[in-house]
Amino acid sequence: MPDSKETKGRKGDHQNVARAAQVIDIIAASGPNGLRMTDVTERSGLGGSTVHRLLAGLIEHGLIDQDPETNRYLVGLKMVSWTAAALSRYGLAPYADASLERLCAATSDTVYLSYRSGNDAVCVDRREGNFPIKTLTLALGDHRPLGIGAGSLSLLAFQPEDDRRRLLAEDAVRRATYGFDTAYLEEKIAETRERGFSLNDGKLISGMSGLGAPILRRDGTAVAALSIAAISSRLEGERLTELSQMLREEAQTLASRASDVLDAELVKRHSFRKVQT
Amino acid sequence: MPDSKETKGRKGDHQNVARAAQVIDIIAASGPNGLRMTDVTERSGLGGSTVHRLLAGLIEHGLIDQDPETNRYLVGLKMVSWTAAALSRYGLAPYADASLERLCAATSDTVYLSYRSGNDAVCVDRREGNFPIKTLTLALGDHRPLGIGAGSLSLLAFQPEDDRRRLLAEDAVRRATYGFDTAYLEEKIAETRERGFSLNDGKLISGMSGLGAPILRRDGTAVAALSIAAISSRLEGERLTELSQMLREEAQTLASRASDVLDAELVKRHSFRKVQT
DNA sequence: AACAAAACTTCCGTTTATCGGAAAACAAAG
DNA sequence: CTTTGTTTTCCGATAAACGGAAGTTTTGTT
Repeated sequence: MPDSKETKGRKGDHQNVARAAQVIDIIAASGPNGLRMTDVTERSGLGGSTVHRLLAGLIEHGLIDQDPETNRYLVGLKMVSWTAAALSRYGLAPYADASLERLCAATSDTVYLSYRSGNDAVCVDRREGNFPIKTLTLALGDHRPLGIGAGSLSLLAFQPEDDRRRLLAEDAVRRATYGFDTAYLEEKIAETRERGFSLNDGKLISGMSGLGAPILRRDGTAVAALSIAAISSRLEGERLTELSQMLREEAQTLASRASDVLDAELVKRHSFRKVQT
Repeated sequence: MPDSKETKGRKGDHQNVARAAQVIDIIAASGPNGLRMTDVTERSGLGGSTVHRLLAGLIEHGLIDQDPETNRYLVGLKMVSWTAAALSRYGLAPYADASLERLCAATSDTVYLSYRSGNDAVCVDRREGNFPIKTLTLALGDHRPLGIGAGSLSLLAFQPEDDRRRLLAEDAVRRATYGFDTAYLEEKIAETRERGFSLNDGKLISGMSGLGAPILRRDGTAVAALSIAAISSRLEGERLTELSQMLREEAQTLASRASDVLDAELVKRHSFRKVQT
């Protein structure tokens, strides 16, 4: 039998988690009606009995569900509670909702909350304003390389310098697919650091602009970002000034509300002198 | 999970997924600052090197993240995109947001969206109104036995009869911990089916009431529910009539918008016998 | 700043859970 | 009722996970 060498990155590394994740990814990538076992089998390239055993295990632990009507497999709702745990990091969760709501109401545009995860910014929440032209560039769970998009850029700009340098070097190729070269990005980073917020004016999607502000820890690193997206004509002149101001304030409010958790990790590091109030 | 026997030496028992899920559960159950490897080791009862290998695999595939500052483990943000996929089931996702928003704005109380998952109702979204007394009984990902709580009750009431009977028998013990005996619940189910919406008046948490309406497929089974929670004095008399009406309409609107997907699975089944309202 | 203790990572022989082919059970179409 | 396709079970061979112990790094304390 021919060896399927496509998924063979390294040898002997954690086949179990790899396969489970692969199967879930396959199911997640399918539409809202789920997949039959055969579909999973052929898309994964795994043996029939392996897939069967794997699916049984995944179901038993709630990672995937099986529709009782059709016997098709769907991503399990246990992911929802795990996601709730994932979002509770930094302690932002209890306050983020209110911040997004306020910004959304005040601007009528679409507002986003993103977290940094590795080399990416991930969209973890979104609120649509009621301005008739919607700019839904990011969906829940979407991720982009750091630096691409307003929120993502404000995250990158406020990483520690060595980290920033490493990221700039590492991800050049991925960023290129979005039409961002490193020199341009460096310029934008400097601008963002100086102003305290990021502005992305139509470079990514023409006609659409974005505004982003970082959620900072006390040591100045960003762990998350708030951002606003709108058609470019709504992010110019006086309105731009006004909104960027509002956005920055909201980001600071959010950061200070969560500051206990935000800094809890840092406090115990002796490299950090704590400024108690 | 129903596995009570934890000792090693069990045969052929999907150990891989079991352990991965166990580790993620442990991390999810910890606070916003995550856990060190040792914490995971002692809480899981697994060997040190096993946990190490497992964590490495989980990280590689994004199921958990490691805070670069503290090296502590957190639930990974990949869960967010998997959750997005989980919520896309039934095709409700694109419209649910707007429905919740409308209800929330109109009532000023807290509104919830729940899905059925196995024998439980799971809270998958929530919107807080601006009435000063908040009733946040359910958080994202929380689950309750079917029948407990307004949304959950409306889900149960609109399951196929055989299923309902089975659920009533199976979960009696779990429901008892909430103070619901089966006879009472049967009465409430009948009431709910008759009215088309469920009312939970202070039985679960005294002083708090809830109102729930099912999202129905064309065959009459509920796959999800919208619900409103408020202090009891806000769900009485004329306002109760008004809100229940609004809630039912919104649930119907939502169902009809998603109907293509909602019924896609059923269409291909020739066993489409019960077309009732 | 130096030391001790705790935590993390790697190594490697042993064990055992996983693999996948084949065939039985099951379901869907013709 | 037959045919075709899908799901489930079985089983021996083997690759992958296990875990004790040794080595390395981090963390907390004097």
